[in-house]
Amino acid sequence: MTSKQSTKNRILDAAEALFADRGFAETSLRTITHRADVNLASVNYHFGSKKSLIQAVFDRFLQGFVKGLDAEMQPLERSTAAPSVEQVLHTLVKPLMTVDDRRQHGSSNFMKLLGRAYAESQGHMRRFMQEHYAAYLVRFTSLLHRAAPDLTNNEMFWRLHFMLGTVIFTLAGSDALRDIAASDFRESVSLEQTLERLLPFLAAGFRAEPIHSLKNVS
Amino acid sequence: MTSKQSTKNRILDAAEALFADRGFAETSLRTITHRADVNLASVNYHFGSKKSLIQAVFDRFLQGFVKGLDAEMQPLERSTAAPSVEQVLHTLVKPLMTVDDRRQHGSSNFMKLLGRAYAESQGHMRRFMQEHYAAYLVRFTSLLHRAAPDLTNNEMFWRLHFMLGTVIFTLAGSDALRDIAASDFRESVSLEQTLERLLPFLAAGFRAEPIHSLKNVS
DNA sequence: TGTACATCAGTGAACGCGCGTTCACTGATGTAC
DNA sequence: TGTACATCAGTGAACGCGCGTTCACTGATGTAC
Repeated sequence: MTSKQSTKNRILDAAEALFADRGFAETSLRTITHRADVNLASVNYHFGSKKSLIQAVFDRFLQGFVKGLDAEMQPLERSTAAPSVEQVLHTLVKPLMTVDDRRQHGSSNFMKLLGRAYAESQGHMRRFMQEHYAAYLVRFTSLLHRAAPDLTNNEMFWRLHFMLGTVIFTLAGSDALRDIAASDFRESVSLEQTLERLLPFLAAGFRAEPIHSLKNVS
Repeated sequence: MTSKQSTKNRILDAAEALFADRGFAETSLRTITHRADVNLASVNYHFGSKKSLIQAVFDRFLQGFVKGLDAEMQPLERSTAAPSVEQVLHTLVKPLMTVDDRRQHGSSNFMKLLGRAYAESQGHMRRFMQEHYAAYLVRFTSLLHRAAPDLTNNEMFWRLHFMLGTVIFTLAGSDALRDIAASDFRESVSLEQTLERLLPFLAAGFRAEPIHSLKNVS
């Protein structure tokens, strides 16, 4: 009974770390099963294929994250007062920290996986996310809309993706950046501090005056 | 004579597009040589190995880019007056547009390659860039320092990477984003317009007031 | 309570396949005398 | 001008290797009568 569950989870744990570290194609099932100390064939027994394993790793991550995000967004959604941009962005902090608490480099791995999924050529990972998690993006977007009602839909769309890029890229590389920062500035940096550095940057960028020539397009 | 040069360049052209599209490991030499319509063995004849081909693709891109960047930075460096943040960021625009002019999706491919190089596990691509192109980053950073002398070195470091992430992520995915924007908002978007949207976002983020609790660290 | 059968997690070895690389070779062009 | 040799770009076929997947199998646990 104990080993029943743990084989499946040991595979997921090993795959998660290795995928984030090296990428999907660069990580072989032999490497994963060796790291997890399970039989090679058990991946196909439990998950059916490497592709399905990738999706399972992803799903486990996202489910944990959006559960936290949901809890953070609800109070803002229920309130009649419009939230501030900072408040909306702050809904991401706790869920990311929770992901980080549950395992080493959790948020970094999570963002690396997101980045890789984004960069994927076939895009079947993107489609999977679209289908299963689009509702959360819609809720987050409409909160941002209430926080900054003057921004056009178009400008909103772009700035949302600018912010997404900044967060994914920074957190994905945050291990390396924190090491460099620690040695150059003798400053030890926690995930929370990195997020606290990010938020003012994002909020100010999000609120920036669009340049005039583009303001009236569309 | 004509075919001498063109075999090598046809390989570089095909590899560049395929690497950006699918990644390094996911692209086989058979795919590259088929696309380039050259013999499989000619990659190893001209470049020695797949690894060297990757580096050659990279080098060709970066050399073109930094040549343009150098030309843009020089006037700002020669002037005794401090440049504005916008002026410094604007040095990137023309070099990126030139890269884009020279081939289809040039800047997008360039950013995808940069992103992939960044995400690489072994980091030998990062080391290569560090060795050959660090001087340009130093010059760019010191221009930013003159534009925003009040920012601490530490804060500077982080915001530089925030901006880097936003640019790389946005331009790498810009093909997809532009398609969505075009269909959702009936707006056709050029690279120049995307960069004009990015710059105010970046400049405002870069200038944002850091939150107090982190201001005095280090 | 005892027996027969079904289900399930896991295993070890082998499968065919696509990969990067190598090698002996060709044929065109350039160079020396 | 003619011949011998060197250099060079490119070729076709084969190499061994690691890959994801498959398959027949084991042994433990659960279920039916």
